[in-house]
Amino acid sequence: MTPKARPRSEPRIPEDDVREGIELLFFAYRDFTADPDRILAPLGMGRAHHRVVHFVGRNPAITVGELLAILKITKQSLNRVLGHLVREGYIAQRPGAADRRERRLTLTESGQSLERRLSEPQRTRVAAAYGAAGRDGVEGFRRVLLELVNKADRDRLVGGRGVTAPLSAKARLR
Amino acid sequence: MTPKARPRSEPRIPEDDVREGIELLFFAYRDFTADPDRILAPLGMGRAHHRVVHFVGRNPAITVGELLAILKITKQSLNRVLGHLVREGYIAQRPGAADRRERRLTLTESGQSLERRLSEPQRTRVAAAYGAAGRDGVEGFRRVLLELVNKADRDRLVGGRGVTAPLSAKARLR
DNA sequence: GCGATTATGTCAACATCATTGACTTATTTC
DNA sequence: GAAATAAGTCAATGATGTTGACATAATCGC
Repeated sequence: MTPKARPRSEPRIPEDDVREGIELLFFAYRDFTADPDRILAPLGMGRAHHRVVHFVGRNPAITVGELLAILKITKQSLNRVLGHLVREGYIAQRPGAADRRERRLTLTESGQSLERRLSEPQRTRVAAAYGAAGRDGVEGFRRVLLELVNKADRDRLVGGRGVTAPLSAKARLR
Repeated sequence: MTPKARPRSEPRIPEDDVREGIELLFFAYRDFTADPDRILAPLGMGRAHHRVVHFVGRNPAITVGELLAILKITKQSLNRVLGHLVREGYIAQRPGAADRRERRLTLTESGQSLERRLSEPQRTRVAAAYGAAGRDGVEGFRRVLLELVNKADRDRLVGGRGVTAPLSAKARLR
């Protein structure tokens, strides 16, 4: 019932400002994903493939289960694209050293090259935006986005350089 | 060939920082859309319906063509969800006053109420993030996101209070 | 006024990405 | 050795998007 207390120093945020933020997110995401989508299409792949390639690239030797937790999709859905990527030679599977039930995933050479091709327009775009916004702007961007993410994954993101990198090492220790 | 010139004052952005931004965007968007998705599902609707409801709500009397330009989908795809929303009484259509070929779209009462239900969790989330990031943080967030959006729509966004609002009035005058 | 253009809608076929539910196999854990 | 876990698979279904072709009504240009 009682609305959340709010320190006097932080004025209430006007609804229109919040709605603007919502749209900003929509448009940015729409345009941000459009470039890689165009690269993927002629290869008979889509956004789902991109996500898998990206997260395997950033988390070498990630397990299928960890990937599922990141993507928040079902394993049937993941397996369609993952199977495709494995068959086409972009991703290699190897049984885990400690637990041989696991199939640890890694990008092959051609997977790495695909990853770079896909992320290139995104890196360009983000780099330009970061440059235009300046150091403080980027800090604000990171802070807001991080708060938008559910707590569970927030920890991963702040973890360290590799962003999701700490996950593969730590997740199973909890 | 020649890499873009970059003022000495703005150091080159490390690739890992850029990649972190990419992931931030992925996770934020994933969690940001999850709440409304959960509300929509039992109503037999999805994200596409949400987008239509949102943009019609923010741009009363928008035309179908303008909506298509914002969403960047085909009219066949739009018509499936739009038809659904009209049949269910969430959106009303009225011929344009000046041009009777147009079917101007408006939220009905129940459409407005649906819009509020859907945006409520998003508003809460964004308001919390804005609060946590502070005034400067929000400014940075806006600047970066705006730069990520393609130029074409950037103008709309900065336009004014209604974000996309200026569009319906101005777009056709160019 | 008449032909061209524009705004919108519709039929049909198909691709992608997601879901639920049930079941299998291999391996590890207790 | 039984139970739990990691991964994969078969099958059906739904939401969202696409291309292509065509239809209707209203407006525009001359």
